[in-house]
Amino acid sequence: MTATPTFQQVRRESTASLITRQLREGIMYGHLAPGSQLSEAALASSFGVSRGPLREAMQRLVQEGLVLASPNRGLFVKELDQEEIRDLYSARTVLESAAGRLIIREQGPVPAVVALREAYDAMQTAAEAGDLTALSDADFHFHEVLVAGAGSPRLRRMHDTLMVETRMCLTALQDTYRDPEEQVQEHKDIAEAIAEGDESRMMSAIEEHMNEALTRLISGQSTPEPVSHPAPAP
Amino acid sequence: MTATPTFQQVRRESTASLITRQLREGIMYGHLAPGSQLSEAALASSFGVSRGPLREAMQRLVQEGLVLASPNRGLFVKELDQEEIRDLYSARTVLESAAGRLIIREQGPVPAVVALREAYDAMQTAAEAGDLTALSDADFHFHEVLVAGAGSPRLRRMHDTLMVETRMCLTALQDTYRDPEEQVQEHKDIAEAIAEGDESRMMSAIEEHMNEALTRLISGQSTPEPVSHPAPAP
DNA sequence: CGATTGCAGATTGTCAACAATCTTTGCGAT
DNA sequence: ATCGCAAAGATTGTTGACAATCTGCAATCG
Repeated sequence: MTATPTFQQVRRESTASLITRQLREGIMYGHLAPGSQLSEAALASSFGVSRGPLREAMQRLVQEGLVLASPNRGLFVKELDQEEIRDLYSARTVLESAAGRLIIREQGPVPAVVALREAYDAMQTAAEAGDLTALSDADFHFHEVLVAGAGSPRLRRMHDTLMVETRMCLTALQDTYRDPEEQVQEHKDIAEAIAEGDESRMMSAIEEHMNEALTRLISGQSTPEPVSHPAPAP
Repeated sequence: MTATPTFQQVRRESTASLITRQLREGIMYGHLAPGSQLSEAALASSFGVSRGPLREAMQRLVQEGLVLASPNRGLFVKELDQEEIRDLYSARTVLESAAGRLIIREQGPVPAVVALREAYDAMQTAAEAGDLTALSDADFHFHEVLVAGAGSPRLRRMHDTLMVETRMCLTALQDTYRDPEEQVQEHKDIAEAIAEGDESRMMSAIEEHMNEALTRLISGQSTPEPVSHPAPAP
């Protein structure tokens, strides 16, 4: 008898969900520019589906806050101004330090710390190879692992949304160069503070890390309203 | 020249958004029972619209986590088991204590504390009048005010979702009676700790409050899988 | 000459019918 | 009696067409 290998279950996902993911990535990586209008007809035909499923996908993105709906006028990719970026990083600080605290207090740091060390090791490897894309991906992965380690589905869910916006930010505002070693070190600090169970050190490490990133982002782009596009009505 | 009087703006909201809100309330207050299947045709006709807009509304609720979509099988109201309720209160603790900290650190406590005192005064009034429904509403209002006071749109958004789930919980699991005065006092403690800028006292007050509520919820219902109602909405 | 109004063109909002899939029910064989 | 199988019924998924609304342009009037 043949042992059943792992099969991917058929049609596990709705069309709307599939389209949502693709659109989300398009927004994350700037293929759909912030402020730009999303034409239902054009997108539907480019996905090879009709407008029904596409509109369903759009509603998901609206609920997620990535897309703004202006009734009878259209759908627009959310723009992030300075104030919103500040809020984004503030919210990330809240969630990630809470995750760290939960790891220390509830989960017992051991399994999470193993994963976190793997994560910053991957960053180190990418940094040494000079691969900035891989470094950025590993950076994102670190933060995902951090929150995942807390074992809270709700925290994770909320954080995922914030990370999409973060990626969107970095894509739109072209993250300026920064010393890779320093970048890796900041993550090491966070992970090792958790390993030692030192809450206050962890929190200051995270706050510092976020402030560092935030400062670079908002200094790089001085305009309050980033890019001007045919904006939706207020 | 005639000064234009204030007009209410016309049709500012999409149909999907309108339906979403009504469905959300139906779920919150148990008119749509946890675990029950949501028939598109039945709901659409009861809203007086076709299945298109209704499906769009459903996708929003799916994204929000209130409704589970099983492809080709149907949509089901999310059930909360004990583990999820624990996670819900854990996430609320994270967000609300973070909100308190932001109030103390960033906002300056004064305006928020005024609102918080008004909120628990309303609870006091309801408690003295013996109006348990008003007390519960005022209780929810207090927590909303707390998070709103932090001035973070993202925190507020995330918290709103959690509060919908909280209400859903209380509705489904019939919150057992508890001494109203004690309930008011716990909120007073939180507000006054913020007024004094005492972070650690605030955090322990919130944690205590959440543990109190959580303990009552999961002790009241011992079954791991809570209620499974057979019928959809009347 | 400038502001306003009416008119295309395009886009979104809605619907009802059709196709695909799942669940249930009943029959027959082992 | 239980299991397997197949058809029927019901529900979800998708589509194309139609109606309502908005935007931009041009003609008109003061």
